[in-house]
Amino acid sequence: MTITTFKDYLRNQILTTLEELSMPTRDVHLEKSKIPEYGDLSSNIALTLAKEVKGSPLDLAERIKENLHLSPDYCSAVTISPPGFLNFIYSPKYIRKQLITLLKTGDSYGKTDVGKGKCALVEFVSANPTGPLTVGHGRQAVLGDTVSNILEWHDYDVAREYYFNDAGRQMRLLGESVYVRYMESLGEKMTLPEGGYQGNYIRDIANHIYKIHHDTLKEQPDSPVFKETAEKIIFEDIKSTLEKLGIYFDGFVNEKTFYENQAIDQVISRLRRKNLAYNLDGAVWLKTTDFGKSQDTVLIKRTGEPTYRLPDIAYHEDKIKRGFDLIVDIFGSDHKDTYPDVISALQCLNYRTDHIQVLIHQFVTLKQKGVKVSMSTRKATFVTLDDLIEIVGADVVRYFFLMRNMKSHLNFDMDLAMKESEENPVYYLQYAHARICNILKYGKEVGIPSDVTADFTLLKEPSELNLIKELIYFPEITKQILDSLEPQIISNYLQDLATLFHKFYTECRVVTEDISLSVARIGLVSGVKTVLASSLEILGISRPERM
RNA sequence: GCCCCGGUAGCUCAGCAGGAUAGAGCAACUGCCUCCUAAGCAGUAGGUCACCCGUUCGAAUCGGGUCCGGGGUACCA
Repeated sequence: MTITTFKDYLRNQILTTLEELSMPTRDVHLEKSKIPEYGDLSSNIALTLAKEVKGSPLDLAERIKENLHLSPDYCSAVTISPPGFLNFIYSPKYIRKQLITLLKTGDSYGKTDVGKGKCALVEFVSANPTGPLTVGHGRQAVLGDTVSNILEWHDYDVAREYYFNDAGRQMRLLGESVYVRYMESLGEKMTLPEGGYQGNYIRDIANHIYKIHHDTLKEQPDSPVFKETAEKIIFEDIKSTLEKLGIYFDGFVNEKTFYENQAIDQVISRLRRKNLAYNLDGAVWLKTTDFGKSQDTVLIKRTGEPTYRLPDIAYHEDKIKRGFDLIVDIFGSDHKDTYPDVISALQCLNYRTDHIQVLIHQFVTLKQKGVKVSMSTRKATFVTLDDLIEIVGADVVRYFFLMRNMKSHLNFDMDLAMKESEENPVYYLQYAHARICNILKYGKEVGIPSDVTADFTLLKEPSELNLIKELIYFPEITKQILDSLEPQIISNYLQDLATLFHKFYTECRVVTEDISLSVARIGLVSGVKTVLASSLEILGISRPERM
């Protein structure tokens, strides 16, 4: 019985008791008790019922307790604490059984088969190839990859997808900027176009082109070579950066596809038939006012060029048609206002959209020397993700982004990041893992067997029991991250688990003269290692055996 | 103007399906390595949980308002 089913069991028992007492029933809320005096799990049910039943919460709690029949195999005691909480204490037998389950299940502990036979698509990063990835993109990259990991953990077949557009104004500007730098390397003085790309990488690309074509493109500012070479080089650069973070995509989808296969035209004509698209002032509009917006939005500009919204609809239609059971989109907060239009449009085209989940994350604001810098790829006022990885390492980058709630703004202070790389919270977690590896190695050397049938009743110290209780909670955590797709839940859990381990380590020596105790503790410690490793794996952080 | 996020220790942030003494890391200070790794542990100090009002037995958490920061509201993505 995992912790989750244990809670369900408690809930049901309480509900049954309430019925027996002819009391009103309601959702029973159970939470991990904050301090040991309050047991292991607590419920406020008596407090919430007090008003309706018109009794004192303490009396109510007492009555519930008296009539509650819990199996001593699971729950050894129920206590009441003011102002009326019911506290439940795990039976030692239950705790031991869970530890044994963990040791027997190993790497699969905390996994479910919720996603068995189902496939999911996760779209993220999706930056156009106009420049290197910035620290800002890093947040989304790490988030998307970790969300994918979470789904995979629960047995989903996950496809990571990157959507991009190599047509359009920005890419045209990119090509023009490269041409200017190319001419400069030929000794010609030129100025960048309005809003052109100022980064040094443009010069590198220009030099690269020069090495191949020399001055033969001098008179050909419109040559596709500039844009195409830039795109190719930049994409390679982006991929290599992502690779450093352990992120690999299963597919890259080009927006162009939906122009070429006429998906866009079909979307337009179908929207027209539904009276949701119309012509005005030479543009084609989407009737977003029908979806509750204060004004309609343009789908095709007067120039004949679609806005990004139209191919977005076609792209999502394509995603749906590919038959995924779950579609996750990860967007920055700048998309907050646009994706509902896409969803609404799809619904109007008679698609089911309840399997589309959109995760919006807030931006990273960058601080350098205490001053806020607005990040712009065009103006080259950004710190590249690559530089950041170089400075602090991939593990730190990943953890830095994952320990925060995606809804929170993130103030990224470069100076602090560098300083913290010396003494970083991520090492705290990894160190716990490395310490255990070393203990297990040592235990093996002195001949302590690793045995699931060890006598775990010997584990009685508070630091031991607290550690096991935290391990018991792991399946609940993996359930929570699946429901919420919020990686920081697991970061917080890891932090707590590592703390309890380090405490245990200082208080209890694992390998001693006492063989039986040593075997039991080796078991405990390897259970901790399994859960640490699983958690780190989900976060995509390495699990060093030595540090 | 309107919409969406956020405002918690000096700094970066957890906690927020209402709960019992508000946490961590960094920074500061004090202890602890003849013993499986001190990237650790124990402790001190640091808070009107932006502000006001409300709901409640109980509010950092829920509702309303104010202020500050970010994003959106574009025929930019």
